[in-house]
Amino acid sequence: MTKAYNNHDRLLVAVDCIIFGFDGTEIKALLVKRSLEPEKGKWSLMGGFVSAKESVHDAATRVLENLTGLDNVYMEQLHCFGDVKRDAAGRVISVAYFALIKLDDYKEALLQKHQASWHSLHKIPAVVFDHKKMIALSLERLQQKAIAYPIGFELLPTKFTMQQLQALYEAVYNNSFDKRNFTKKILSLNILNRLTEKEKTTSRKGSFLYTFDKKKYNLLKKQGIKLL
Amino acid sequence: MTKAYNNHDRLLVAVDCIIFGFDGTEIKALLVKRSLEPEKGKWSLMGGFVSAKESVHDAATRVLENLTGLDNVYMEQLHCFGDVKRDAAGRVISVAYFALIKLDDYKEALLQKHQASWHSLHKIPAVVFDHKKMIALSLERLQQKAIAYPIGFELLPTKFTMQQLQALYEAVYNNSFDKRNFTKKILSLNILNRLTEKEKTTSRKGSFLYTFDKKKYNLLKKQGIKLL
DNA sequence: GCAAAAGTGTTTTGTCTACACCCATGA
DNA sequence: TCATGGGTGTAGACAAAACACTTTTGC
Repeated sequence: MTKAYNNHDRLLVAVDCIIFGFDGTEIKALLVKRSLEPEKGKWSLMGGFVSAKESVHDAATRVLENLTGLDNVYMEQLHCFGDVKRDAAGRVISVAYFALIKLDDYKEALLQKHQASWHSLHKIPAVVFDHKKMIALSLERLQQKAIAYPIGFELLPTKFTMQQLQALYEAVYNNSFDKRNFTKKILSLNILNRLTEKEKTTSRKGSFLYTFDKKKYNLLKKQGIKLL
Repeated sequence: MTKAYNNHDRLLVAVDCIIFGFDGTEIKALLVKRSLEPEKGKWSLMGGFVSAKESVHDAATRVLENLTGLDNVYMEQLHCFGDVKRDAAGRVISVAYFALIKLDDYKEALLQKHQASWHSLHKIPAVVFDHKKMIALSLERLQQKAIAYPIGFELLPTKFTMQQLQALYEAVYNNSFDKRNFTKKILSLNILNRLTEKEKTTSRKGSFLYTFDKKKYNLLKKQGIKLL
């Protein structure tokens, strides 16, 4: 490095991951028991420090993989939190990311290792530092996102019923929709494949299973949709 | 500070400001000639380092004020750019902000001091590092923002004509709209006060001047609108 | 045969789009 | 009086919202 910048302060830079999952009824966020002082043992987002040799995004990916064992997960940057006193133990700026994962995909052993557990968004416990703000902002972002881009693929199992998909959107918006209108709208997007297979555990009649058409889904992820 | 974090790397953290203005026809961005090595003398966004004693947001505000002499400007965080090699001279992460200002409000002397000038978005010169990405992303954000929130107040003079407002939206979307439909839509938002005063320089008949109703405008800024 | 969830269409309402003429004024 | 830009309304297309009954099948 040249000496050009030598007279400037260097700061600790962290990443924190807001990890959302959907259990069929509720949106949940993954919290861990903080493993460091200060505030050790309290509920916290999963985080870590950015090293000099990795990009901020890579750091977030690493942290997410450490906790869940998953790579190739949908993750986007949320916001950089840079208040001077946001971390009680010193000057740390944190770049928050939010990730969407299929709730059944995580590795149970890893979660236990980090004393992690899923918390309904309506019952988030007290969390350290400004993590509450991060969670609130990420929920807003998720809602905005879901208006303009499809999110089902990231949060639902590969095969799912129309009911599950609708329940997801109802959970995101904390609202309920008309079944017929919802089905019509979703099908008109042309991103679903209806399987001949049926899910028979929830009703006698059984409901069709769907999968996302990956190509069309990804196209809409780029182009945007107009849902709601 | 406790010693808890002592074994982690510390990084240089910068802010860069994308400053947009509207000249009645075009959206323009304010660029400066970079005053530091490396790349000294090349076009760049206005930036600066975050010191240990100020928040990231305060640093951005400071940088913006240094350049324009303005405080109380609309500014929001865009994105944190954290690639390892984004700055040729060393590891610097940068938090980009975008600001909207009334183009006539800046202090000419300050602009000269920083060798700053306004550049049409269609004719952005080569800029240092990843600033091109920052500008591109900020334009996307401006467009998204303008769909969901009113932006006229930040970019137009206090009193403005319907034509100016429409020209602003046409510039943002690089598109043209039907005059009647545009007027109807905007007026239906109920955020404008029509003055009895008329602007008479552009036509014989003269066109009504409007101001924003600050209260209603701010309400919509929170609640969101649906424009376009 | 009945309980429980699944699947499906139509009507109404509101919103978006396209489109053209008269008005006021200064020169 | 005429040239210039300013202001205004309506009809048709399209999308959104409201709304209820029939189907399947395991028990």
